[in-house]
Amino acid sequence: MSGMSRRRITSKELAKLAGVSSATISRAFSPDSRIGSATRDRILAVAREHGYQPNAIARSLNNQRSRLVALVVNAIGNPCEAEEQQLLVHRLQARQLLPIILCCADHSDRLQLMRLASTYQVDHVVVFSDMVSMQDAVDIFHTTKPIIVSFEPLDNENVSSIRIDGAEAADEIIGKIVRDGKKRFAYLSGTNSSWIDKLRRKWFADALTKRGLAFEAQAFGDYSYDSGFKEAVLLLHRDKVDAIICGNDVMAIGARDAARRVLGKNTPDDIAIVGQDGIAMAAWDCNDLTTLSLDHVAFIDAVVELIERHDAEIEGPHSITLTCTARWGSTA
Amino acid sequence: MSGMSRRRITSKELAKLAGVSSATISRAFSPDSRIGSATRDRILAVAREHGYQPNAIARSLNNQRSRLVALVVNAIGNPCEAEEQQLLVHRLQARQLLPIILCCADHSDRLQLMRLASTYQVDHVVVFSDMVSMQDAVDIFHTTKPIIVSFEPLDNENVSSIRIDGAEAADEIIGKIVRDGKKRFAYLSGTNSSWIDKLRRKWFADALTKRGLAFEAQAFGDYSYDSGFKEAVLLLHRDKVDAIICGNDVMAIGARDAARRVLGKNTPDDIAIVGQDGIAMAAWDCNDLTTLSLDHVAFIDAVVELIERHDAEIEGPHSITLTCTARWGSTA
DNA sequence: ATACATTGTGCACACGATTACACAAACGGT
DNA sequence: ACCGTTTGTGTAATCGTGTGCACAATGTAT
Repeated sequence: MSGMSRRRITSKELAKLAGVSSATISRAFSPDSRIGSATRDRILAVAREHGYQPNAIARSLNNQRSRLVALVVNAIGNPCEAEEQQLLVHRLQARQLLPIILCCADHSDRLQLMRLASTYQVDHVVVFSDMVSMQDAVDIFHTTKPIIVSFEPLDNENVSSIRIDGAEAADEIIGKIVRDGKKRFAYLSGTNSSWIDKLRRKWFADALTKRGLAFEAQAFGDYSYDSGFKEAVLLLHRDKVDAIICGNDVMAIGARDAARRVLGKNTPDDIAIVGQDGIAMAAWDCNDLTTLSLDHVAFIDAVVELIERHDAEIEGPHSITLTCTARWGSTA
Repeated sequence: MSGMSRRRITSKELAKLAGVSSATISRAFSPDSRIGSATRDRILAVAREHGYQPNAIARSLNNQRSRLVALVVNAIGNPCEAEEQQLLVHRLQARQLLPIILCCADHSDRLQLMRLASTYQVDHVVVFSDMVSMQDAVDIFHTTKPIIVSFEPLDNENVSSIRIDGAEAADEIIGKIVRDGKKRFAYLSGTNSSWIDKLRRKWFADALTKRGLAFEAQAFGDYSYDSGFKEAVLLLHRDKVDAIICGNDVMAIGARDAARRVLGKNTPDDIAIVGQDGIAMAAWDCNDLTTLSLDHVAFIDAVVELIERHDAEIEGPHSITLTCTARWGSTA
């Protein structure tokens, strides 16, 4: 019965059963290799009968290719990242690549976690998290020559990056808010100070400068709803701002709730709130967020393209630039 | 410089550099093995200098233990699952286990995906998805004798399961809604018909029966906000129900939005809406959902306990039962 | 001083596949 | 009939570690 858990059968054992050598077994499972079609069919039949599948660990050792991909992320629980992760996992699976998730926000020593993954000879590394520096990632993974895809550009032959440009869309959004009469702006960061956070803040800061304004206050959260809620209370109460630009959509929802619940202020009349990322949840009827949106499909397309270039052994690092767009809701 | 991508150094090469045999290198990295402490220190120093780390793929092949864990999930983008996934990934990482995510909702042939993962000799398999049958999972993974943890119990020596009991909490919730005067109930499933979906529906159906009532209508979504929204419109408009029990919290939020936006009906006065799972987002101020809640920490504690029992080679399948609680919000 | 237990290290094989090379058989062209 | 090419298969080495066994060196007890 299928309930019994027999030991996994090996290629050599199957060879004996099929009356061939183990080399022939291997060839039966390699699409284009010299083998008689009758032999192959017979082997595949016997293999199916005995539940044989080639051992991917042994194959990886020989091949020097594991078909594993390390995904370095902040968290999987946060919808602002999960949407992209989901798309990428989908695309990887379609290519028979298996993703290993490294969750930074959880792990006290992120470098140790990356070192662990690097011992598994991952073929590629995709860094979504802004909690690890690219230099650290390169130092740890450089030995396996994987591609490293991320926001933060780094001058290294193994690092390809995806640049995003939201300057124009940020300008558009700030323009609208200023026209609506808002005067005191705050920026609510998602991290203490990462490269991508600084970049995004600069888009909005430049748009303000252009209009003779500047951020009156700045706060730091952790990309979570709770931190958005908590910091927004402070910004609204202590700093009396009337517009908050948030580091992601989830914090923006938290800030909106804080304004409504704690201060009794509503968007967009009393206060303007802007998110970033443009996740599906931001468009839900109950949220209807104004947000600096990135096309997630295009983003993952770019990631996959970089991975494929690397697979095809096209030399050198590459960079792809994507532009954000303003997505209008009722919060600004 | 660290920018250069040298080939990864092997144990034999390091042995030559340190003037020992490769066996001694291996021993230097195995915590309790007979080796002179002076030798070990010297080797570790040379290893650090040359960036050597033992190859986990080769080690797995030799050990017959990969330290990989397959996580079979519906989706990672859906907050209703992501919260538990996040917790589990955290706990696995703390044990130096690496999770491989298999995303069912994405993949057309889920069985093929599981077969692929099984070739990587994963040590454990955790099935969260209700889109694959346990029997299929067992048939595919039985050769590696991993534990399979999931809701759906199965009489198999390799399958341990976590049973959840929400009957009492469902009764409590239905009681409240009936007292509030609601009369026409609908159940909005998350899948066409999975084991766990049927179980959950039964909790509520029993509570209704006890009060001389029954579900007037049933609809099927896909655990997403959009499907919750769409199906709720139908249920409210066509079937004139005034209470909807949803298969998860995200669909409940969608249903609540549909009621408010399309029908102009508000919770809890015009209509009662109940979610399931009890994710953090359900408690956000903008949602404030009444939901049949499962303690996620306790749930993952149970999963980890089952995994540890299996690691310790304690024989036979195990089962742990958890009870759900009612979490009250303003939607019912 | 002798017998014996302990410690540290090397040798060689195993883990399960892939693949360069060798070789026999079959085949086609002149 | 002969030579060259193609096809199919087996042999053996390889990928990088872990570990049982052997053996030398050191320590301990009588």
